[in-house]
Amino acid sequence: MLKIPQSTDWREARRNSARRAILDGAWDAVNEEGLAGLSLRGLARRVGITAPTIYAYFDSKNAIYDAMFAEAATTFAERMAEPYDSKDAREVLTEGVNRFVAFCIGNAARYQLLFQRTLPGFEPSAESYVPAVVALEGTRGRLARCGVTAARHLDLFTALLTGLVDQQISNDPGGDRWLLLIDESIDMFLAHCQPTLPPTENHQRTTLTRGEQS
Amino acid sequence: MLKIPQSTDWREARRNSARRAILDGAWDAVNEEGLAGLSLRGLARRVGITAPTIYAYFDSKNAIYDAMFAEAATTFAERMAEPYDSKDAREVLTEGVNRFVAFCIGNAARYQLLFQRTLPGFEPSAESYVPAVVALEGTRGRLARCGVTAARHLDLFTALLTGLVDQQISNDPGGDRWLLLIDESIDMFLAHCQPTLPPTENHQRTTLTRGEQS
DNA sequence: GTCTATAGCTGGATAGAC
DNA sequence: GTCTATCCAGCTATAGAC
Repeated sequence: MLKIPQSTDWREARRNSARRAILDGAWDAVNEEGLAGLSLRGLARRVGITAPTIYAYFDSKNAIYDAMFAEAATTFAERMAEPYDSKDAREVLTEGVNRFVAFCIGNAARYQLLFQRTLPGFEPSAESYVPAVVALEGTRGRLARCGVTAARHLDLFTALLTGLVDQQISNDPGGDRWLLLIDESIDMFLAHCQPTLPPTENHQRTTLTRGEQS
Repeated sequence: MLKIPQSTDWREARRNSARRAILDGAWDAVNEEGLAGLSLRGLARRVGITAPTIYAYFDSKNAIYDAMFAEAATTFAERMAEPYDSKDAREVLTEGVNRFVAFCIGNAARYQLLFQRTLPGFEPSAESYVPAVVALEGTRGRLARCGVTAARHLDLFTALLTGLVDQQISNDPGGDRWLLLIDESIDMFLAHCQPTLPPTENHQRTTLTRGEQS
């Protein structure tokens, strides 16, 4: 009964479990000591092993960073791709923004690693970057459903969201000073990008018929 | 004829000149190797002295960072406070934004040091921080002249600008992809924050009586 | 796979001659 | 003030016993 592949699975499971523990420790470490402050000795101590053992699971320190980057990008893409509660284009857009912001402020070091390239000497591998591109495509789609299709408006949107997140993390960590501006920011953005929407009842308003706050 | 104070001036001039050279080298270093990558040995080599000599001018590595922070904040405040070409409130606001963005993208490491607190274990001294607060007050004043006085709108404005700068630096360094969105961003922002401006000629329009583009 | 031991290097900071 | 010499701590990474 297929003993060898089973044994292989055990080994791989154990191996993945150990990698998992190291990565978890790495996330804890960078959140406590800063992204650039990660050290293999400290990481090993945190996980309960010795530094050389880490090399049984990762080729180098940058390999750990790359694994963290890939994990962050994948998690980000998955979370953004989960089913949305509403079918209304604007509500979906808002939900996406809230997910993005929650993802970013939930882990400042992860945000720094994924979106601000600030690590000296580290570049993520190309494959690690793919999920982030996929997620951006999702944002493009949600904007398009709101009638916003210009490429520069996608750029403007990302800048707006990034700015809110950045100010929140930098100047009010743990608070909500800029988080409270999210809805208003979306109002402002859509009012600008879809200015000629509903003078007559014609197109594009399939799902925009309730609420209408203000 | 006051020989002693003159001599003192000489000494101080020489001393300041040496400090200046070290700081210039430090700026070059962080722009080439990253803000966190500054090392005293490399800095000394760059300046043409030895590492211990640096301690004749700065107490520690963090003292260098603090001097850089203070210099950045002062330069920023000075540049924002220079006379503005126009007297039109909106044009002044735009000019301020352009100065801010130019200041930020002109030196990415300086932007990182001044506006994103990402250096592990470094906190700027309180006095170093004063000029940045003064500059923010200037922004508040320029916004007020455009009729935007709500505190949360100042926060929204800073988030918008920070986002543009951040995206530009992170995703298109040396380019202008997000810089081209500045004017449109201001349009969007003002359209949102001063929506009920001129239905009747009544209040709040003290300095807003020419131009009126759109 | 995990350990001890250690190589090899670089970092910040200090001592003391000149 | 500037140097040489040095201390001490930290780092990544490797060698080799078990």
